[in-house]
Amino acid sequence: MVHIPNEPVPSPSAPRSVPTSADVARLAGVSRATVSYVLNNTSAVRISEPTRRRVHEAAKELGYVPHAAARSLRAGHSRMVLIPTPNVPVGPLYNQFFNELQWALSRLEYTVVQYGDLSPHGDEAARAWAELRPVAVLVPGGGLGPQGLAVLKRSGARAVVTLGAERVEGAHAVLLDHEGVGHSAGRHLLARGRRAVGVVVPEEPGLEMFSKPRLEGVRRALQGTGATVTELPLAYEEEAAARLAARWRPLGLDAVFAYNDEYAMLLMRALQDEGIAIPRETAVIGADDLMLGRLLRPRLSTVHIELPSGRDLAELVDRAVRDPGVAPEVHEVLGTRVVQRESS
Amino acid sequence: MVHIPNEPVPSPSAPRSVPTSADVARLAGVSRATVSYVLNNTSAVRISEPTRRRVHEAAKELGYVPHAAARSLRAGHSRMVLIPTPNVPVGPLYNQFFNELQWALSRLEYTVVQYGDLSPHGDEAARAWAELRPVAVLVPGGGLGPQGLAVLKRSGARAVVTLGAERVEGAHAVLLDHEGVGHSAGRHLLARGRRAVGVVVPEEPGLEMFSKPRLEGVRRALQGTGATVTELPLAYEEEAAARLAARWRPLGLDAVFAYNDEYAMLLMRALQDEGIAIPRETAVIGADDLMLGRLLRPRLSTVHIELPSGRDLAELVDRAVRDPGVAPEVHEVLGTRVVQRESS
DNA sequence: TTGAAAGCGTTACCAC
DNA sequence: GTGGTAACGCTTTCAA
Repeated sequence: MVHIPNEPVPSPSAPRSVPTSADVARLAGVSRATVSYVLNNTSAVRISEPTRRRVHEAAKELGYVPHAAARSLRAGHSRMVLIPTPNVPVGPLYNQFFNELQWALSRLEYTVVQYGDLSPHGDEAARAWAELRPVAVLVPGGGLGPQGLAVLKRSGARAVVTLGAERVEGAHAVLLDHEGVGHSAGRHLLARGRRAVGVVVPEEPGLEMFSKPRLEGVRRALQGTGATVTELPLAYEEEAAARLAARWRPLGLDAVFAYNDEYAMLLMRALQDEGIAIPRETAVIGADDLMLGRLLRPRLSTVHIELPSGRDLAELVDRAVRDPGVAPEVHEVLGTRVVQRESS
Repeated sequence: MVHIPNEPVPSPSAPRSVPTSADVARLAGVSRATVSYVLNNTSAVRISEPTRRRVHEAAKELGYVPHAAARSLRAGHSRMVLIPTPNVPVGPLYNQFFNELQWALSRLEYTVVQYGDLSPHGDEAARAWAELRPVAVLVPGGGLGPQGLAVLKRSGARAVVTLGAERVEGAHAVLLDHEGVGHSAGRHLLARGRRAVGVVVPEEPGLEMFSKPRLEGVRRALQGTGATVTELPLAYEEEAAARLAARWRPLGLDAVFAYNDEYAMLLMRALQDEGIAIPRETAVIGADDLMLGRLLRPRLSTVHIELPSGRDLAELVDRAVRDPGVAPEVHEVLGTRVVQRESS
């Protein structure tokens, strides 16, 4: 017996509900199967030209749009790549990288879902991510543990890529060597003959993940050289920078590595306003190589960070999705390179 | 008769496929319905404590995670808010706004999907968006026509909000008055006694949407005053700025409005390198009120743009979702305000 | 060439 | 209290 769904009688002017393939079939006078064949251009089945036309016309008339969730439910997989929003204030570098990545993934016909994090602990969050049954998950910033990874894999994720300082066994990893950034900066300042190096550490919460390794990198670079490292907490505000600058001379520093270019610009300006000569009295170097660093005078020296291109990462994801059996790749990135300009 | 799905015999060490509520039910020795009741804490039905425990244990043991798509297929609606990625290079202002918005929507338990645009024409793109059956769609940058709106509504979107210069009949709108930004800048320069105003127009493709109205705003402000407007195409590179600066004096301009602060900083630096006194010879004003504008000397004047807070917009979406019948709201935003510093 | 029907994972309704 | 079963919208195998 044909099953008749208890459809509500469509009153003529009621806002009719969203049309399904069954509606199209009805209007075209064919079966749902035929509709599917026609609209998906299934090559295994030949449908007569008049029928095709009728189906297309019916679909157009009703404004039919297939239901992606139903489709992937049936198919057993989706092409969704889930990327949790980092719950820390990210800089322009990350935003640019993310946009590039998203674009590249779109080109490969993935749908990118940026998932707004609320639960800070990755292993709980992973459950929420898994509910969406993404084919791949790209986790920035080390919020994933082995537990979380297991949940994701079990729920069908064919590729999990972490993007951060540490790797998780069993997942692909793009290792961001923040320690190396600090190390480059430290070595550079040392080579320029500096012996008392300040390191700006942002006070904004959530950035410790990046700022601590950068600080440690400087420490390592100066180890055993007799040069000193002084930690300098700084909020991203003009007033805070001015206060730090006001007590600068007593600190006895002859160089400063400022976490990134934005903090570097902020501090350098404050130092100049205080009458401190740069680089003569104090050398300044930032990181991230932002365009704007070139606009100050002296031009800001910086540690350029070689992020993987969005395209490369998208291709890594795609490879992993196509062949989930492949051994997890670990990409050491962040080729760091000092760009010496005039401030150091 | 109980239906027995033809499940593949699970070889002991094979990567077992993703567990479903049926698996949990089997392991716990109860029905799928009971599993659903227990895991969703359905209050209408009371389940014995031992049963609850067995279900929870089975779920944990299997690492069961519910399938969001199946759930929303069944429920007939999702809580997905779809936001297409603008296919133009967006500035830090938009990125910050987007992050805020995303965060606010998450708090209201919406899932934000940033959809990577490929088809430039909104009315076609709308079909792709509609496949995801989002409960709300937030379209930045005027890529939506009446056709597209109709498709979205028909496919069940309960709220459609455009974010741009023009509104679409029937959709909520947050109107960004770029023309007003230019107007403010123009009036300000006029009030400072300037008579020959240059307007920087980025050469980067895709920004015309913003730059043209800003230019027109300046034109309108100066109309009938005898002051002149000169359009100045400029790429976002130091060399381009230097070239423009090199031919500056012959242009005979005594002021320039530079699209936004980034272009303003770039140009101002190039002008200074050319020996042009700012603001004496040429006044400079930007827009967007970026922190970094305060770091140049002279400090950069700017047009501050009052974007709606992410929270406000999230609440607008939520209201519209809860009561789709409500008349579309039109929010005129962009209270523009000139922040005069030292460059004008 | 077309159609009937099974089934994806979930929840709501209605018997037991 | 608990369990069977239909139904969400779609694809696909098998039969006609």
